[in-house]
Amino acid sequence: MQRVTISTVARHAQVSRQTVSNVINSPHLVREETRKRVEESIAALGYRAHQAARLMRTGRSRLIALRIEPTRDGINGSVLDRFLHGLTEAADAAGYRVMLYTAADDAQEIAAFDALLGAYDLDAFVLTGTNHGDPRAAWLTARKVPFVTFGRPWDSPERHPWVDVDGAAGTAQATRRLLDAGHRRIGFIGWPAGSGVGDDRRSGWAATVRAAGGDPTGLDRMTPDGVEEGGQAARDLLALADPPTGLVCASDSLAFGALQVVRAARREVDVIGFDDTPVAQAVGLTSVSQPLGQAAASCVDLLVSLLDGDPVDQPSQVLLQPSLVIRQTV
Amino acid sequence: MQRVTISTVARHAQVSRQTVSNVINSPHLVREETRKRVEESIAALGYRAHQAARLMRTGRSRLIALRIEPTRDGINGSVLDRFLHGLTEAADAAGYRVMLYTAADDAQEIAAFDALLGAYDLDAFVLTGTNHGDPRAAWLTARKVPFVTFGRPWDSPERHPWVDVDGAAGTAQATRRLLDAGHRRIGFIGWPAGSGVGDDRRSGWAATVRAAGGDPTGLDRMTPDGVEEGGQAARDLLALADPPTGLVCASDSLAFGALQVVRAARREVDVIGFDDTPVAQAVGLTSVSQPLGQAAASCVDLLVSLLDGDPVDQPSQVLLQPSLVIRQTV
DNA sequence: TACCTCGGTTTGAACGTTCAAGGCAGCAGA
DNA sequence: TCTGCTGCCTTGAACGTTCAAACCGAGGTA
Repeated sequence: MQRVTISTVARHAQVSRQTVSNVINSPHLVREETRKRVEESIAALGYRAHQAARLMRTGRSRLIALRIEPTRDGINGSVLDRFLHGLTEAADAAGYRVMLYTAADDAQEIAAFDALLGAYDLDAFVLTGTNHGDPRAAWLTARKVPFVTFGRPWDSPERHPWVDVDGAAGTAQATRRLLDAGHRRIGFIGWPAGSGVGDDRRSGWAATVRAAGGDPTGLDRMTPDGVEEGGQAARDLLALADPPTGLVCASDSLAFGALQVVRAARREVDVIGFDDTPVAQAVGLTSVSQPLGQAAASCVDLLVSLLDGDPVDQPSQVLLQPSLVIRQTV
Repeated sequence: MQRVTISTVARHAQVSRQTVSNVINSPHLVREETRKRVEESIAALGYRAHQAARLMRTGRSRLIALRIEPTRDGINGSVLDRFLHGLTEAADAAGYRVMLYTAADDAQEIAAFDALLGAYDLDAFVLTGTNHGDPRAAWLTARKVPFVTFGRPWDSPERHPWVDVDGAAGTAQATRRLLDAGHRRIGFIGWPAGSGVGDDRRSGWAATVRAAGGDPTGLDRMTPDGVEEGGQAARDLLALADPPTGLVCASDSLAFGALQVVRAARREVDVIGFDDTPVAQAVGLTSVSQPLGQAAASCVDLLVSLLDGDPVDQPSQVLLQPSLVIRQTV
């Protein structure tokens, strides 16, 4: 079965190669009547443009790449996966394809950039999460390779397009929900200070407590992520003289740990998690849900405008609002 | 920054294009001394073969595609994701890249095949799960497009390479574990008959119970997947005159539902799940774990031998053994 | 001497597409 | 009538690679 090329179509429609190409890429250059004839031939023959050949001429591959993490913290890992799915769909719709790569650290990831650009002429990268003073962003910027990050560059002054979810707004919503349910003392279990995401989530809780006339001091705990850790922090808070009756957590892992402790102690404490993971769904934990599909779509939007659009030089940023998924815990 | 092409290298090493190409693809044709000189030039200039150009000549893209599901059952979804990660790593190591696509049903997936083959000249596909009389496998076979399925073709006589995990062996292991723990009446909660995977898992339990001199009759329940459903089935089994004291389940969703019912009823019943999902990890549920990394690696192995190897015509099959991850429930 | 073989190398063409340049009517303005 | 413009279309070249064929010198054989 021979490949149907642009020349096959050209012969069939009795025009030149270039006219067929124009029908596809710049239809306004072609007379209405000719255009129709060519379009019919394309449909009749089932012609599809060959991306590799197109790439050779134009230097554009219509391919974007995303790193897929080598290690997973089982409970929170699904967040990236949902994002990945959204990205594939949005890219599909915009005529792009998603290619995957792995890397164990930043240096390896930069090597992967190099390899992918060299071998496949990738159009753009999507980075998930940015570390402090991220070398990847710097490398890509230096080479003028388009990219978007999912996650704000918390401390670097690097200006590049990003998409993120407003974590503070999420914990604020969760806190308000607890306030509305009648709780007056609301605690927070989060990560050690210094991670942009973690600090952001803590700030939403603290601000909301204060806005309601309360005092958050002493009602939060800092611990690495994990079910055990969340449980320990909860035990600690429940042992206070005037313990909290509601808990907002920075992750579902922490929240799940806390929930188990609360239930085991038969205390009337409501717990809210973050990320709406499968675990939250399974145990009926109320949780803050990130609009990952939307986030992915926004990433694609930004990339497409970067790639296809006019060279607008100020980078664009998108901050999305999370929503609270109410389950049994509140 | 100009691209380093094979001609750049050729000039630098004072040889012709073709010699450089030979150094890369057929080193045995080149004199030792020349080879070294060219290799040094390649390293010095940081040359990387351009896949698109290579593809145009050879018709081989070194790209494999995998579908990423549009919908997820939250609790079991992570299985595919772990497979995906393993696939990307294994493909990377073999010099291939993984490209993603989405499709809502078989017809759409076939359209996606067509589009991907037309536009990017994909080398091969990896299909996850095969339905009864799968039209996708037939389509690919008819067009002689190489592919591997992760999951056996349960009823179709279609002969194609596949990789699968021995589900019956998994439930057999789980059942034996319960027997060893002293249980004599062991129940099973699984899916309605007719799904190859589900029937396979049930058979492992039934055979092991019989082998131990027991009688499985009446001790299993069939229900669609889900936490609620698993709980209902468990309640049902516990209400028997002579109820089981151990439960093997076809999925972690079912197992988790059953576990909650058991705990709420304060019964001494051990539960074992299937798939070792994040939920099982979080709640400490013993579960049968599929070697997904290995499965992915096997898929890549089969594809590579299909693509690069001699045309061996008997299709290869790989059946991997799962392992039991012991947690608190037994 | 003439011819063949063989290892090592080069040369031209081709893959399918788009860019850049040009051709050819038809029409308007001088 | 000539010139220039405009709309529509075609032609040649190029992207970076590999295939197929040719070349070239050294050595072996008749």
